[in-house]
Order: sequence, then C-alpha cells, then structure tokens
Amino acid sequence: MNSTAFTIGAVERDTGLAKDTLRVWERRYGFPQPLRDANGERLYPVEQVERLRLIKRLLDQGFRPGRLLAAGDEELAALAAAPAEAPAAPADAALREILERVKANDVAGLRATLNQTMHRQGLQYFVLDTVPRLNEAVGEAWMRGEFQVFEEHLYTEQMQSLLRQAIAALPAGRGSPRVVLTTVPDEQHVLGLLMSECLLTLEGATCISLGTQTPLADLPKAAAAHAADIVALSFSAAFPVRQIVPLLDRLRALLPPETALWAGGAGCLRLAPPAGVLLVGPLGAALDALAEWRVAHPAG
Amino acid sequence: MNSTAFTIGAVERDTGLAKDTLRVWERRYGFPQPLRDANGERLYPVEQVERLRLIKRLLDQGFRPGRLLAAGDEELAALAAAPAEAPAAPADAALREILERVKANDVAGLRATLNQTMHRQGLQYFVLDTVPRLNEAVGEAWMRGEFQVFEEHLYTEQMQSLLRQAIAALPAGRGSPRVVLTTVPDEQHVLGLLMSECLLTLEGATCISLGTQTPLADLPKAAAAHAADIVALSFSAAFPVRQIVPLLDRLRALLPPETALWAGGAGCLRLAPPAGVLLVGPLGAALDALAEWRVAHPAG
DNA sequence: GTCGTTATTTGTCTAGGACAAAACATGAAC
DNA sequence: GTTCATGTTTTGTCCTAGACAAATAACGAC
Repeated sequence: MNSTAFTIGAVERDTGLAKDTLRVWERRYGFPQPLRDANGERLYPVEQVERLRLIKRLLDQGFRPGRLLAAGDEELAALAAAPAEAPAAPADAALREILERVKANDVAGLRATLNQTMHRQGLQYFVLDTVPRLNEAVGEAWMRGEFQVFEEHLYTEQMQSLLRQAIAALPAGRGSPRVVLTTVPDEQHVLGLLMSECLLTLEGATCISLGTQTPLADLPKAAAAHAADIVALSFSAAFPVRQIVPLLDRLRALLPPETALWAGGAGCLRLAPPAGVLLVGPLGAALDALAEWRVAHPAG
Repeated sequence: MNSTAFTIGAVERDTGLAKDTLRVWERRYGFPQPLRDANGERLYPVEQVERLRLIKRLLDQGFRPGRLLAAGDEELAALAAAPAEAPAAPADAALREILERVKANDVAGLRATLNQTMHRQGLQYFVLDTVPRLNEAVGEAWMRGEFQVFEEHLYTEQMQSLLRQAIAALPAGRGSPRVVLTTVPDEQHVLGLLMSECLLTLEGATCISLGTQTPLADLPKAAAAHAADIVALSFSAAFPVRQIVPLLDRLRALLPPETALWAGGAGCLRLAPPAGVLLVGPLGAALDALAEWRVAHPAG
C-alpha cells in the first residue's frame, strides 16, 4: 500500500536538497531518518519529504540548519507562522481578493482580478509594489500551511502569463542600454526576470530575454551577438547563496570589461558585491541603476 | 586569464550530468579528465564542459555512452551532423525564414515571423506540425554547431511567449474533460506543456496548467481541488528515461483510480507503458486519446 | 557599542566499491 | 527469417566515512 516512498534521488529533485546534504544531515542531526530497502538504500516516507520542503523554505528565509533540524514539529510550525522580521504590511483589498481566488482554485477569476489590478494600478506600480508583496504573501501562506504547493504554482503560472502579455503589449524597446536578461543554470524562477523586463522596457531600454538557465559560457557570446551593454541575472531566495559570488566572479572574468554585469533578486540581498558587479537589491534599485548608467553613458 | 574552470558541481548544473556520473565516466572511460586544484578537487576546463554538453545531447538522442566517450572529436562531430534516423523532412520556406531570424539574432523579426506563420496556418496545424519541426531543427542546428545555446534559448523564449498569447486569446475552456497539466520536478521544458494546452483547449477541454516541476505528492491534491478527470505530464528527451517508469508508478499509486494519468513528450517514445498510465507518444495522439476519453465518458 | 580573533557550523568534495536494471548478444525453436 | 528465452555487458545510482574551506557565531579587548 505505502508504495509511496522516495529514493534519495527523488528527494533531491523534489526538495532541491543535494544528496550529499541529505546524508550529512542524517549523520549529524539524526534527521531525516529514512527507512532502508532490501539493498540498504534510503527510502524517505512522504512525511519526511514534506518536512524537508518546509525546512528548505525556512533555510531560504535565513534560519540555520542546526536550529531547524533539531526543532520539533510544533517549533517548526511556529517559525513558519511567525515570518522572519517585517510584520507583514497589512494586505489591501486587491491583494486579499487575489489570494482568495487562488485558495478557491478559481482560475478564471484569478486571471481576471490580476488583469484588472494591473490595469488599475499601471504596470510600473503593479510590478514594483503589488507583485513582490503577492509573491511574498503566497510564499508565507504556503509556509503557514494555508496554501498547497500546487496553488503557489497556479499563482505563478497566471502571473507569468499576465506579465508576458504586458511585455508583448509594450512597444518593443529600441533605446539604450541594451540588456541581456537571464538566470544561471539551476535558477529556474522566472518571475524576477519578467518583472525586470517590464520595468526596463517601460523605461525605454532594449531587453533581450534568454529565459532561465543559460550556461555561463554562453553569456559572452550572447552579449556579443546582441551588442549588449549589460548582462543582468536574477537570483531567487531559493538559490544557494554560497554559490552566487564564485559564479559572478567566473562570469565577470568571461565577459569583456566594457559589458556591465548586474545581479538582482532576493538571493542577492545579504551579499557583499564582488568587484565589477553591480548588486541590485530591491527591484526599485534597478531603476536607479538604469538612471546612473545613462548618466555615465551619454547617447552616442 | 583562464580563471574559468568549473567545479564538479558547476558542471552538474551546466550540463545536467550528475556528479556521480561524471566521476564514474572519468574512472571508466578516461573522459572527462579534469585538472585538480590545490585541494585535489576536480576543475573542468571550458572545452571539456562544452564537449560534455554535446555528449549529453547525443545521449538523449539514443546513442550509448561507451561509444560517445570513446569517440574522438571528428567522430563526435560526424554523429552530431548526421542525425539519428529520419532524413530530416525538407524545410519549407517559413521554417527556413524563422531559423534565419534566430541566427541573425533578429528578435523583432523572429517574433513577427512566428506570429505571422501561426496565423496563416491556424493554431492547430501550427502546433501539430510546424512547432515540433522547428524544435527539432533548432536542436539539430545546435548539435551541428550552427546555433549557440543562447540562440536556442532565444527561440524557446519567443515561442513560449507566442503560445501563451495564443492560449490567452482562446475562449477559456469550460468543457470536459478537466485536465491538470504539469511536469515532474527536474523536468523544466515548458514548450511541451504549452503545446498540449493549445491542442486540448482548442478541442474544448478545460486545462489547468500548474507550470513545470510540481512535486509528486501535490498532484493528488491538485487533481482533487480542480476536480480533474486527467493528470497529464510532459517529458522531454532530456529527462532521464530510467526514472520515468518508477515515477509514473509512484504517481499512479498516489492518484485515485478514477483519475486518468497521461504522459507524453519525446521522453516517452521508447517506453513500455506501465499499468494504468496512458502513454501519448506523438502530439497528435493526444487528440485521439481525447476523443477516446469522450467516448468512454459520455457527458453527465 | 565596535573591531579583530578564535571556534563552530555547514555544504561540498574525495575515494572506491557495490548492485540492479537496461541494453545488447547469442543461440534454440519454430 | 523471426520469435523467444537465455546469458553477458554496460551503465547509472547508491553506499560509507573522512576531509576541508567558507560562512557564521562567539568571545574578548578596546
């Protein structure tokens, strides 16, 4: 009956935690503690996998493994319920309605409400203010157990669709700077890219989006082919922070010095900027950075 | 200068080849043969990484590792140039023009041509015939060294944008069956999903797309919440074939028996169908499957 | 409080061995 | 010549247990 146990590889795929990490946690902290099959291979029951997913989220929020892995069920739930710092800005009506539509699995209604909100607020304000708050609210609702993962996916899918539509409706940017937008391999979150593309295109920049996960070695070629002034990367909170700086260093070395390298997204917030890389923390900072770039590069 | 070597983790991310696989290939076949840093850790030069990427593609085409890893540069190039079987259908004018736009990095032109072709052909024919041939042509062009990875990404991004627009323009399906569409974790290719969504929605089915990489354990909940008749998964050729059957078995066990489970995409072509799962090979077969489902489930 | 130094925590890497499932080859029976 | 059942090779994934560097926390001096 309980034919539903996960091998270590399946858990890695499902949670994003490396096999090595899973094994070393087991050794050090005693959790997870999978069963073993006839071959001595680990078999993780569903509950442990779900718990690991929650732990992964809290890790991304800045909690430390030692604490989370030693915590009991109640403690974990408490941490998930009381979000890190920011006493969540009070959700306005539009926000609440959107969340309700997601919870009610009302796809058509969700789509309509999102569309309406975007048009009422205007694209820039929507992207700068509402979308980040929605993203956060959805993430927190999941951690509190109010949303399922698939509901989060549904939200992301609809938001993605909306933003892409908005971008398609904008007059294609023809101005400078020319920006190549993408994420590095293993970073699959696309909303950050789309939000940036909206903002920059609104300001008249030319965006060339390569979608997610372009291999590093290809970026210099892409920058050259598109005569890009800037290569911009987006990192979500889920991306392993340790890897960001070495990554940026490697990429910086690959790119010609006259091509700027920008990195933004939640993953870059607590980070010391490597030489030659501009870290764009909150989304609005991208607009400032754009303005500065234009001052430093008068048309010509 | 050549500060640009990859650790084994970076290669895993960049190529999609597991660390274990990379190490065992080195031991068995003598390739790749990375340098070592001061700590004895592997450092892969860029050329080896690019070669690994090519090998990965050929593997996905059905070649065997023993052959590919023993092959010299020329032999590899020959294999890549002469595609597996099918003596590629002669590319018609529209196809050629699209490929040229990609090669010329003409984003606006590409977008316009795609849009025009879709409208001329009609959505169904476009999705059933042109898109798969384009996908294949782009993949082959990369293997022959004519396209860079980023050019492939650019194509995918524009096609994605176009298909999403087409879907948004369709009257939202309200008929039966109700289909939940997604991919499993680690399967990130989205075009297959979008193509299916187009076809099914055109036929009046109700599609609920969760985007890519929904954790398995969430699918039963999603199916229940959306009262789905069918859960449909898409597997690309890049997804490790070995894992598909165990995956489908696990999922079949999780889903209630009255919910159908369909799996399609290039990854499913050479595969024995597990019990209780419908393997939809070529795209057109999805339409047949839909018709059959309707016969078996008269309205009511 | 702030700074610099030591201690702990944590993820990632190493080695080589093992095994099951898939793919291929071989040969017997029809 | 095809079909089917065998045996053999290939191949990916998993195992253990140890090591180390980078990030973080803790501490004492100022």
